[in-house]
Amino acid sequence: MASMPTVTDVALAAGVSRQTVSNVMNSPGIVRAGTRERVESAIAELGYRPHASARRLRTRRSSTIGIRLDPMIDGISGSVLDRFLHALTEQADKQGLRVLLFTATGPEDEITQLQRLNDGADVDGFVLTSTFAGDPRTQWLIDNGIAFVTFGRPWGENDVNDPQHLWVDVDGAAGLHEATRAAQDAGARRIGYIGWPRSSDTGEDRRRGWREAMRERGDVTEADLAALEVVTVDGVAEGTAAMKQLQRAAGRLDAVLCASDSLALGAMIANPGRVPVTGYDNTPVAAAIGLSSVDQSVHEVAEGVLELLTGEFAGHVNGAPESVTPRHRMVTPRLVTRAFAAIPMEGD
Amino acid sequence: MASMPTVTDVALAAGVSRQTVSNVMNSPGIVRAGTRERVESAIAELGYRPHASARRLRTRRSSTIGIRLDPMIDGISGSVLDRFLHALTEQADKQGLRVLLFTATGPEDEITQLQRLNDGADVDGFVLTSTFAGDPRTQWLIDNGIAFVTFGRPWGENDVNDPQHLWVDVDGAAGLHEATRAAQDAGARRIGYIGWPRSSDTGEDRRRGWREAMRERGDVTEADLAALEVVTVDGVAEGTAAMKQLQRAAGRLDAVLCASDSLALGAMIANPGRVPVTGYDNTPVAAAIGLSSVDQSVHEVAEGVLELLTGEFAGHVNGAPESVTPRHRMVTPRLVTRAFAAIPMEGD
DNA sequence: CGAATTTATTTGATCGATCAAATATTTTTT
DNA sequence: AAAAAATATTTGATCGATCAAATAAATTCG
Repeated sequence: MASMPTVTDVALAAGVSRQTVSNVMNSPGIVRAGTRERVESAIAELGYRPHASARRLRTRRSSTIGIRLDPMIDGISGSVLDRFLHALTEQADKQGLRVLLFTATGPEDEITQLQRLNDGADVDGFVLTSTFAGDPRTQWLIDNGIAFVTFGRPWGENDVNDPQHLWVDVDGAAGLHEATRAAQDAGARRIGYIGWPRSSDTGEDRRRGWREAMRERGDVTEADLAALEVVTVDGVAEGTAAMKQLQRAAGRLDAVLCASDSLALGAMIANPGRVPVTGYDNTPVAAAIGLSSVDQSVHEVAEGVLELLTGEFAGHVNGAPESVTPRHRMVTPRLVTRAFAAIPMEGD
Repeated sequence: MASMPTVTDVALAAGVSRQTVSNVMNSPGIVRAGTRERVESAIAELGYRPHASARRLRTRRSSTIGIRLDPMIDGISGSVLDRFLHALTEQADKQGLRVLLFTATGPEDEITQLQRLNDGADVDGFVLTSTFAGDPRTQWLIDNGIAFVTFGRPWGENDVNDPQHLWVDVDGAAGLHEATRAAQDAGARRIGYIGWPRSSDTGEDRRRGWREAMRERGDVTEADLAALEVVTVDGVAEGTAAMKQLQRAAGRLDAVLCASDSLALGAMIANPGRVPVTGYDNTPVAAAIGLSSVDQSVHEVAEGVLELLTGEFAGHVNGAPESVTPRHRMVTPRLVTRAFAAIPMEGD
């Protein structure tokens, strides 16, 4: 194939100027209908495709968003970020945006990467995941005026309402509230909770949902609530241990909610009494085992992230007032209810 | 911050010409040491970063590889491609390459996307996954002289040795051969196999490994071999059904190998006799349940893919002889042995 | 030592698109 | 119908880097 045609080739073929061809592609509204059609058929005829890099050089825009791929978390829930990535790519595609991956060895290195991608005009903005309190990346991005949206709310005291920090998050409390309600509606009263250490903000959020739903129903005492809760780090074996502990401490158990599918899977293993267990993240494992689980609706998150991000792009270009768009979005997860397809049990 | 410095700024600061700055970055060998150092410190001083799009426009190279993200397979084994993606991104990063994602609704649409990305100089080449016999994408890429490497060998008759088709694949037969041997070495003689329909090339490959290892040991008859095999489509429930069928048909069973972790998980559920089950893909589920599994070593695959691909880039540039580099690479998977952490059993 | 080579460095042109400003065309107004 | 305003289209410059060819400097050679 001879080299790709350029705007000039198209202009020649259509009997107009380069700029008119450019206008047909970027602001069709200002080109007269007849001219536009002529140009459009020339484009089709020649099979013209704009050269992305040339356009970027001139416009200083890349139509690409960068996202860091974590150095492979080999856990069951690692797939949530992967699912988010899928959803993000699909949504981005619909808007003509591309997704560029990068990796980093740590926070400082990541900032280096962010800088490289931004300075090289490789990306227009970033999507950050796995944010944490006092995350240096967000501050750096804000300081440098680079567009970004985080999947995960900022956990610092006043950061949640920081107008410079756009974020989308899943309302874990609502998810556990719903799961608790579902169990209660099914007749359960003593509903246990296997959660993460108090240092985890995400964990606290989910725990709160359970506690509030339990309190609202008002049929368990504070002491009961304390006995119905076990704290552990994430993991399948940890879930099994926690389940045993819970059974000892709580006496009768009508249902158990867990902060993750890993814990839930572990809990199922030490569950001869067939107590209904609910996990969190709706991972493939939950689907395979037939475990109820709270689904984070990554599609909605991806949609929100892109809306905020493209809004930010627009703002940067037109200098539109900042107050027009909401600065964040909270997505409500939904409970996926499953009947046990199989109940794993501890050996012997 | 004032706008980014350019080569000209650096040149001015270092008291040299633009081109010399460019040379320091791209062919340091031809710049005298003293000059080079002067330029390097000017670069550091000004915090200069090359503008990727400008470079691409001129060089017609993007240092970016494209890969399609499948529209979310919600199965347990979908994660293999995700793990490969992680590995690929990490490896690519080491070589200064970026990974660009895209999606497509089907083969024709994917070809459109490939064309768009290629014509727009967005990518230098592609990595294809999930190839199948008579895949239109590979032919199109070959016809258009676009660099690509597939993860997965071409399954057509003569395609495997097609010098235009670079590929990396995992030797599924070797993986099952090893798994079979491991079971035999542990004393098992009647080793069942739950596989996929014969129409699956990948499935046939794995099945062959099992059959050959069984035949080599020579302690089961052909009739036994037939009785020890069950064919089914992939899935957890399907695995459970297949396991039951196998137990009925085979009589005594010392071990069971499966074509996937999904099947293996299913088999475990209908496994009151605690027969050792081995899966394939070493997914997080296998790790969580404590299931032996054949690991595809995505890192090695990613490494091989990039070596072939960058070799291809070089070939395209220098017109180097094609015979220098091997045209494909077969990666040998390794068996990950685990003791059952938990044995799922069918409810009642 | 001066000519012939080799090695370093610089200059002008270019990649393909869009911006900004100038010119041409059409429409509206008086 | 001429002047003013609005709309279309074109032209020249530019984004930032690298290529190709020209020049300058250092090295080797006779």
